[in-house]
Amino acid sequence: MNEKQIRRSIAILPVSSTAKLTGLTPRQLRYYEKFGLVHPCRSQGNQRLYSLNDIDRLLDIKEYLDSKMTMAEVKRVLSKHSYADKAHQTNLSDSAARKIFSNEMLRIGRWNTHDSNNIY
DNA sequence: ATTCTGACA
DNA sequence: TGTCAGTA
Repeated sequence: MNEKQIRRSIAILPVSSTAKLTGLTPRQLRYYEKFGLVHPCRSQGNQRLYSLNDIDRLLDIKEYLDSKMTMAEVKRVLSKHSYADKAHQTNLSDSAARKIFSNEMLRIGRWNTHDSNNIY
């Protein structure tokens, strides 16, 4: 892992900043975490701390949700890609992964146009 | 001042 | 999902 990736994985953003950057509400950020879509680090005071990779992931989650996917579907799609589930050192953010995300989103988006409740 | 968890007149 | 409560 190069320095750029390491820096991207450094978690320092509080919920307020993360909410501003993603367009999501703190309520949603906490809900998504409880559901297992994201795993932000915690400060010594138990405060959530998001990294740039988390922001990137959250933006993708937002897109998937907007395309009418359920959180369970989003979770399954995201689990196919690399992203440290429990720890926080291995994250993704390259163009290759983005391309896959984009295709998945369009494909499932089309599915939902025909069948709104089909598990991927 | 901010965030956290749990809960719902 | 919003929001209020009681903390840390």
